[in-house]
Amino acid sequence: MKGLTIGQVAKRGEVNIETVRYYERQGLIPPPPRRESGYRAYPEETVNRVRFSKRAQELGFSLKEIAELLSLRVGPDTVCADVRKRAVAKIAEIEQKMETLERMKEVLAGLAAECERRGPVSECPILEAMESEEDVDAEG
Amino acid sequence: MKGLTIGQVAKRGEVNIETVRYYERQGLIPPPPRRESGYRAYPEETVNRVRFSKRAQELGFSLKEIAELLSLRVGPDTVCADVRKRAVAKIAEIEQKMETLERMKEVLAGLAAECERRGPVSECPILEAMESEEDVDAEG
DNA sequence: ATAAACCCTGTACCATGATACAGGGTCAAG
DNA sequence: CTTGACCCTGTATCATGGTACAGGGTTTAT
Repeated sequence: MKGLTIGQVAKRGEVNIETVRYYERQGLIPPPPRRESGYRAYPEETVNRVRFSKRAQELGFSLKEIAELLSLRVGPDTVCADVRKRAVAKIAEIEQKMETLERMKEVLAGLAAECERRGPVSECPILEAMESEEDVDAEG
Repeated sequence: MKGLTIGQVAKRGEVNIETVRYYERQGLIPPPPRRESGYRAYPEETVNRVRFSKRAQELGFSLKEIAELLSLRVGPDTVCADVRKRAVAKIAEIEQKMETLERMKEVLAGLAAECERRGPVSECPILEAMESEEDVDAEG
């Protein structure tokens, strides 16, 4: 067979068929070649694009951002310096996200542990712990 | 003054006034006490709830999940063991997210660095690098 | 005591990310 | 050579997370 059908891509990527077509429209996956019949014939790679997209989405990236990530490479229209710039910007964003996640994790771990020992009854433990670690610049 | 107005909360939380009311409807912030006039009078804490909500959202948590995080505590209706269980589950989710972010970050860093040196022209560097590090269980 | 700025409820509308048909053609097995 | 599973395009619908009034009352500074 010369390529995967949309159904196979959907199944392996664990998304709906309609979602695959939707991703194509949104530029997340390139329009695949067609068979005589008009059926899409996808390369294996497409499955990974779909999976990557799903993961990235769970990390709060929009489809537009994901499309950009997937197309981030040096090519005829994109010069190296530009790619580098965008990569570096994304790295900063990612680090920001990771820091916040790290704090959330610590807070949750503390909550679970503390609970074990004595059972805290703070109004909102998560918030109190998160606040204490961040620079609260609340000016009136 | 006995509490913040909705406008003050919105401004400090860097969201729209309508969003504050929306968050209230969605259970992210508790219905505040009212003044004689019916005006909402928020405690300072609300601003932090709003900010936390915004951050968590950027990490891919839904408003529903955020509401749960914010209410994660031992209380009259919630027993310690349950809180612990939920906290532990969230921690696992968070770790998963962090791992994916870490991989994305490494890939982007590699891309930026490589680009500096020789200019790679792989079709989709991000994907290729991400795939090589993950267990691709693609069965037909 | 009056105008600007603000808040109330309620409902309508918007963008994003899908998901669901309708109406019709294609493929694969018996 | 038909029947069920699959694919096509196009359009409608949905859930989530807001945003925007309309119509009306409140606060505050002058």
